[in-house]
Amino acid sequence: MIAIPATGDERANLIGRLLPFIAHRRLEPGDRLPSERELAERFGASRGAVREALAVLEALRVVERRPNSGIYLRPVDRHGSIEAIVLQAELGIPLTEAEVREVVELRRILEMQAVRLAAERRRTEDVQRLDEILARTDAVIAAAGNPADEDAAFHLAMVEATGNHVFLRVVNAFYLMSRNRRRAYFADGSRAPLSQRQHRAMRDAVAAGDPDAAEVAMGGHLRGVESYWMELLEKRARGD
Amino acid sequence: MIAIPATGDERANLIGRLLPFIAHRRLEPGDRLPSERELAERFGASRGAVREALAVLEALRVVERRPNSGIYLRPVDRHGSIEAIVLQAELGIPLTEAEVREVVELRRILEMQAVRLAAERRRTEDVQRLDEILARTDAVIAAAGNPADEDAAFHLAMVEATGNHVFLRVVNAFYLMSRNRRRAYFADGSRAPLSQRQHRAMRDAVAAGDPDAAEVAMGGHLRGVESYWMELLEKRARGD
DNA sequence: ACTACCAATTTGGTAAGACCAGTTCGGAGG
DNA sequence: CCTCCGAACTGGTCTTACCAAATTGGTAGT
Repeated sequence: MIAIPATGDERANLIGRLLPFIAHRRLEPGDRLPSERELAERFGASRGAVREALAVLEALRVVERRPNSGIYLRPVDRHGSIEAIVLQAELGIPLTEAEVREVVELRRILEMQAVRLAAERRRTEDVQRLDEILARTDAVIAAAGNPADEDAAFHLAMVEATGNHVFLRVVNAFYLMSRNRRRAYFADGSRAPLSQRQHRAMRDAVAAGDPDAAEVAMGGHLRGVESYWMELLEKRARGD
Repeated sequence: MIAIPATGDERANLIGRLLPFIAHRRLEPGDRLPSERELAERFGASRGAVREALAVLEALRVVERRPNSGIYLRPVDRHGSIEAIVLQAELGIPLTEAEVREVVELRRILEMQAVRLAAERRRTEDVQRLDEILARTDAVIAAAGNPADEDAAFHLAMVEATGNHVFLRVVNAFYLMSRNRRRAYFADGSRAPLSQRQHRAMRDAVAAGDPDAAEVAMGGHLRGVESYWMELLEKRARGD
């Protein structure tokens, strides 16, 4: 039995150690993981802690626990939960290149449709909220701060204006899983003003009740962000 | 202390009892839940079992656990995870009317865009998979079976043809949370043949690489299903 | 009356040990 | 070679215990 020692902070999050463990062993869907007792011993944790982590992984459809049999890996591509990606991002595990491409693409699709609905349904308080966030963002930019959170707030407020709370939940997941990347994006202070101008154009189109203009504005805005990430991925692929 | 007894199967799933408990007490976001020890006593379970359930609810952003302080309810509309709805559905907790409307609307939006991408990118094996599922569905219909799972498989195969695995994860969540409703829908055997004809039209449009025709076909197909659910909700509202 | 401080209580986090009821699997017996 | 049975293993659960940090309440000092 080779024990896997915990190095400092790692002790805190068993899931953050279990996921790489699974990936490192190249387990295929259907394969059985070591038993709870063995995992506990291997990670230097109690069975209770292991069970807690496994309960989360089961809820996120990464794993299946069969009573009196074992813990089995599920086919993640086909059945994995979107929240599993959120959890990974929060644990600091970087997304693969394919995942970044797919996340960025789907986010654009979702938000282009969201902004259409928003333009059709927005109420006065929705536009007010957008204006408040825009003003707050101006303040952050003026103070040379990082407006990543305000950026997220604006986009989420746009989705909220659709009146569809389920829509909001889905898009929120995407903003949670890309928080670190967005902070890095806005670390270059020159990007915020352009983003802010595009946000204002979207706000105006939505306030005017013009779905087509709103969709075009959102599409252009997100395609700009998208191309930035694609270039970054290519740089990384070249080994920069 | 009023103990909440477990009735039969309920003992098995603590989450399924915790969620109604939270809802019944009309807790507002930010409110503190009883301590782990009190919850354990109240539900007649051990602290370990309670902690396992709370770990899942925390991962699904329903709850926040602050060390040495307490367990707090999070604003679910704004931050709740989409998987929390999936979990509720699996536990047999029915969606609210608003949730059904929103889920149905968002599913249509997602799939109309998915089928566009599928028509642009489909590979030969994607069309083959669609054909296999259509044939399997024919067999089920001929045997007077319930083709709800084949229906889901077809729609998910459509999303898979986009090549975007994250897209597949998101749409899969919607099919997981509506499985029971779809089974009820197809319980009336007269619905399956029409659905199958529409599926074939979508398959042909995708195979032909025609995004517009595919989107129209999917839109019409899902709008038909949608109107069925809306009528059912109105019936329920009238007290049938 | 107000403030600063300290100690007891409460909280979530973790560990260790035990028992149960099914599953699994290998060896004994045919 | 097949069948059957029992021992070992596995997840599910409960109990007990201890820790460290946060909270709380009262007390002593101003």
